[in-house]
Amino acid sequence: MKSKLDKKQIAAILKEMAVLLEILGENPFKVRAHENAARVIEGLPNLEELVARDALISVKGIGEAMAKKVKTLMETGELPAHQRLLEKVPPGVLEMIKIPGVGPKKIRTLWQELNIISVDELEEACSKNLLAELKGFGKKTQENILRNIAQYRRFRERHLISDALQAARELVSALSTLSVIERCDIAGSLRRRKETVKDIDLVVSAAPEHRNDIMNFFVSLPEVDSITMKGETKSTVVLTSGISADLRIVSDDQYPFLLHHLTGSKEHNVALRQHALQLGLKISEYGLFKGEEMLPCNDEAELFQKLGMQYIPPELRENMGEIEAALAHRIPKLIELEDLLGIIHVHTNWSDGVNTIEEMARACMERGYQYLAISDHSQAATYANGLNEERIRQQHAEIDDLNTRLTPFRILKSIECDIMADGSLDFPDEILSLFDLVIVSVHSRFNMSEEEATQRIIRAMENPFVTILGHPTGRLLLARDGYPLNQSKVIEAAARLGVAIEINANPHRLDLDWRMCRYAIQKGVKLSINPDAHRIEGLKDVEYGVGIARKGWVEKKDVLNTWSAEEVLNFARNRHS
DNA sequence: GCCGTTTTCGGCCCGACTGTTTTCAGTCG
Repeated sequence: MKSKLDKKQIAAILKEMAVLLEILGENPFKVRAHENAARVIEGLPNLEELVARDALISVKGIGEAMAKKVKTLMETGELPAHQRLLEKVPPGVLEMIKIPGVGPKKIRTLWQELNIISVDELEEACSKNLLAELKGFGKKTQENILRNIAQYRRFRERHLISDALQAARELVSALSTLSVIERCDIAGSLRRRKETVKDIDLVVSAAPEHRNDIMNFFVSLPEVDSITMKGETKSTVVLTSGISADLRIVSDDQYPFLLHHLTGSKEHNVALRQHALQLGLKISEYGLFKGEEMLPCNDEAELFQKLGMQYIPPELRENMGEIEAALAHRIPKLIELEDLLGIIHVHTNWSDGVNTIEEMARACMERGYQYLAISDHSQAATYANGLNEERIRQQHAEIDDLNTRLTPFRILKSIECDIMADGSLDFPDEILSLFDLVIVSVHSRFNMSEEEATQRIIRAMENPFVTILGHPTGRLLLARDGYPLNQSKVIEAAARLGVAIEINANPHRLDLDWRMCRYAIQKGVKLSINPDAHRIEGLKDVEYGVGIARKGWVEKKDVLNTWSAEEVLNFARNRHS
């Protein structure tokens, strides 16, 4: 049975149902059940298979009713319960939930009392001073909504991790100049290394008498554009870059609890608190309590220890099995940036890169890497000045020459070879055999059906000269969805064929997605954390790739470029010898 | 709507800030 909807679409419908139920004033726990199910489904690598064997109900967070709904969605692409909810609420009402400060209760009042059913109407009503008269509303609420609508229109997007992390690090270093601050860290989804983030969360510890000074300092930093709210322990600002930043202050003995709380995820916190309750303990952002008594902890590690658990690295805190694993002391030792011995997938001025081969190689040497695989584009990528056979031979002569001069550093001959529409490759095997390793990627014809695109990629991987599948889904974060693809099937094929899969570390891609990384390593697929750099500065992007890998429970042993150059070469050769 | 080493019924995490209110509801994370 072919599913009519993919898991992302199914999750989106369940999330929408949660919002609709909330607006209609339904049981809040029913709302949460829908939100929870949506999140769980997004993270399942083998949804279709589970549904096919009626085993979805065995997944925690999915009950009888939800399993049935998902099955219906897969089979028919629609859900009567969803349709019924949509019929009860005018179409534009849903969009209003996206305005900060406007929640389901306010939406309901606006809709019932003033017949406001869209963001545009809401804006008009505010400017006509219609909200101020409404019970529970007032002049300030009206002004806030008006301002937030403008902000929503300007910055409706989320932010790339690269932009947010840089902004957050600048704020931390500015705050760190204050001697009254004892500890200061980035928290939130940024600390968990999510692929995109909504805002920046910062945590500070300081004595209560310094709180006001710190808040005043924070909201008047030069990168602050406007102040959303300012209290003694919590403030929110919007930076000139358009990213919002929250700052929270507590005393130092409460710091580990606040840091943990604000790191989230929300779902992780809920689950951890439930676990604490079973032990007769209570967790809040202010401490771990046994009755009235606070159990002090110096850092997060001690908090987990007191809960009888192993330390859970922030990247794993998504309530996707990490709590159970920590209780069983089965948290893996996750890969670290320092584990990478070499850089794979870099472009040079031979195709669409900026720097020369030598410049890229020397930059890698300075950063302590042992090898670099140059992977310029192949001839079909004319827009990127892709290499034909003659230029490949010239480039290889240059690499040979550089290798004699730069030894023991090693430059590997690689190519990012286009996968053609039918799954054939841009070069015949005689040319492919000239390379130390071959990356294959899709750069054209994104409009295929899922079945065609999946077959196209699997066929490409069947070529014995292929070493790595590059950016598997072709997605561009906040800009373009990937082509429709059965990622599970591609991963299973990679496992069978011994092809590695790239975690493209470019912050616009971060593809393979972390949720699928976990499935890939379970199947024994090797991953390669590649910067896809087009200039020297792009080399640092591997940091984001490592974050994504860690989110996918990836260990050093799972990653190709933690190996020596010789081991990588053997991996490539083993496929065609 | 989900869940269960006390439970198949009766719970479901916790607190700050804002604005509209004289004690709290709504929103957010």
